[in-house]
Amino acid sequence: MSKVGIRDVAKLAGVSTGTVSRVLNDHPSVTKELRARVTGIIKELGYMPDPSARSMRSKVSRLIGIIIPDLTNPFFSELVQSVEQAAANHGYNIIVMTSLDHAAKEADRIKQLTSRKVDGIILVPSIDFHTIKLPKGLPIVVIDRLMPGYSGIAADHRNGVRLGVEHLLQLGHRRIGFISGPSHSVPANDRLRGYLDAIERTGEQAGEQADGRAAMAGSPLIAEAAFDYESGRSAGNYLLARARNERPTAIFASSDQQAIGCMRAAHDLGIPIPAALSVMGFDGIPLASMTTPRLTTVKQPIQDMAAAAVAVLLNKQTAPDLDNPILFACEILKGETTAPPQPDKH
Amino acid sequence: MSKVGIRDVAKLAGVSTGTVSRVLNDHPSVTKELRARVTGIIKELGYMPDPSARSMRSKVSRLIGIIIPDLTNPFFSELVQSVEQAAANHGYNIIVMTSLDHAAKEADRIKQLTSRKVDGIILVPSIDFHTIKLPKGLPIVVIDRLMPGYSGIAADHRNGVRLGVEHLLQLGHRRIGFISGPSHSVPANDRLRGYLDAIERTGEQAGEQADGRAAMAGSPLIAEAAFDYESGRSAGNYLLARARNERPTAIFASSDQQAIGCMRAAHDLGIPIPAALSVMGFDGIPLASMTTPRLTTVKQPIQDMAAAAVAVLLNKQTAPDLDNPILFACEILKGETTAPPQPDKH
DNA sequence: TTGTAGGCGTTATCAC
DNA sequence: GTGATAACGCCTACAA
Repeated sequence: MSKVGIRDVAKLAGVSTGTVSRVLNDHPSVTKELRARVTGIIKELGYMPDPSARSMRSKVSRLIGIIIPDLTNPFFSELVQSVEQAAANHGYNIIVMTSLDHAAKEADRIKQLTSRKVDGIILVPSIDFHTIKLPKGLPIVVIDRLMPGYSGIAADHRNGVRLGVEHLLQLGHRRIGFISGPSHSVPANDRLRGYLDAIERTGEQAGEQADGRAAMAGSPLIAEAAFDYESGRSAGNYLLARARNERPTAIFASSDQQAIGCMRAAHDLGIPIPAALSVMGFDGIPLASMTTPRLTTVKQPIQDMAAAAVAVLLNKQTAPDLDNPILFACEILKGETTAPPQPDKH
Repeated sequence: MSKVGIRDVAKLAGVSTGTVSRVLNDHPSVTKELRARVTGIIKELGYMPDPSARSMRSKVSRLIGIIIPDLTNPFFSELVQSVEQAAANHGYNIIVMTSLDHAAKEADRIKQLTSRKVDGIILVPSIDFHTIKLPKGLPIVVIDRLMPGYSGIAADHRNGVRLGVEHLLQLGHRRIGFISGPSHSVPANDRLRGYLDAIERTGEQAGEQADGRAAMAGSPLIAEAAFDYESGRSAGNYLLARARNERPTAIFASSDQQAIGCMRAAHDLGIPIPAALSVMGFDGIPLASMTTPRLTTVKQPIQDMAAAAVAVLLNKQTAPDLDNPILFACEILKGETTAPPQPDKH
């Protein structure tokens, strides 16, 4: 009953196992009628090829592995979900693993996936990732946290942040604080650069070089923090704990979670948002629209990135150059946390 | 280099492939010394057994499938992460799939997992799940949304909610609103029952039968809603849009997301929390501690549930009776959204 | 175009 | 306790 194999199909269809196999694999050299008859029998018998046997012989598992630091992070969970959908569209399934940002664990997971003979790996490297040895032939695409030397896909953090900061500038803000990510994080640095881009550009235009220089010199307008909520909160406290006319009138955070933490800090300090302080985040996680007031943020096109990653792995799309990652444009998701600044009171 | 197989190990160790295999599988009948020598060679050669070949021969894939409705839901993403860890502890990997609460998709995913020869399936059934045919021998454990007829693992929603509502009662609340989940959802009904348990019990004790009866008769203190944020918000609006002395002084929501939506509704109505309204949620997702003020909630022991589910699948633990699911106790996570009620002004 | 047969890397069943 | 050897279920030259 449950033991229906390729030979049963062959026997019942009056053909050889070879023909059945060729039908299974869409080999072109099979008659229309034969193909029809065989597929009929297959359905009739409810035959399903054994993936293990198949994989062993053909070296194709129709499995792709994805390793992320932490599934609890909404950005990554949305990424995984998107990858699952994209993979399913191609008849692939995914093995999910979490590294918890632990390099050793990550290396181990990669080994496991390798020996599982997955057809490809999508990797969000852990913070202290250094390098991996992969059997050549196993495609790997690094996503979000780019690493030189690996095919990469990511949002265009730099331009995304620049866009966001420019939005604040256009509203009239001039003292714009920035909550940066960990300095050893690639995306964090890209985002910081985007901030500096915007500030400097404005400075040049307006002749107010001071702002740009101050920012670059590590002025008190920049606070480094981890990407999480609590870090955002204390960074917010740091940026806001000063006289009103020195305090930023707007803060751009490198992640939505930071931004939400920052909102809490402002709230605790009795600073109303957006009346006395504009706040923007980055990522566009669902959570961003659940805050009070709704967070204005820069959204990464996660689904597109996931689809691209899968396509690259399956050779449906040419892999990006090792040193030229595919970058996806971000867009501003307008919420209620941004408004023109209040004039300083002298 | 990359083609090191069991025969290479055997040759180099001066033993037969059979012995190597036995070492690999911790078969008791192998000398200590031999085992040591072989494991040494294995490490030296960096040999990793081919899971496909292994699975083909032994009918064990060391793979377990998990199907959830939506990975974007923080409860499920934490569940998946916990399952992944638990599985890894047993040398297992997981294939993750999302059904998007779509029964057809779900059925298809189950078929895929079956043909993948996973060693077990952990399933959170979709809302409109009806039944599945599984080749016997494939263990399946239903988690969270219990179904009669399947081995089940879940939090004790009913008692958990009762505990939470009792907390509100102890604070002095008497008009306690309840945001229920979808009426066709099993956990939703369990939670509702827990609410009724608490209300009725108090009514009996205090002789105020009215409360209990009112609640049971579908009084305006109960609002049905989906589990998400927006639904919680409109349910909150519904419950709060009435004269102050008729309005609930506390609201227990069936999910944290609902509770957060409800907080937003209260905020929009100018009702301060917890001064004029206490709010409690259910689930204990990380998000609950990120709100302002921090949400008081009832936490499900997700990790324990995940570990149990894996243990059951792997026969490390006896499966629960088909009609007696394993229930895990919940505990209250105290935040800042609950306080004694203000006295009514007459 | 279709049939035949060998072998993929392990595990399990025998003997020894 | 250990070694030889036959499957496991399928794909793929190669032959017809």
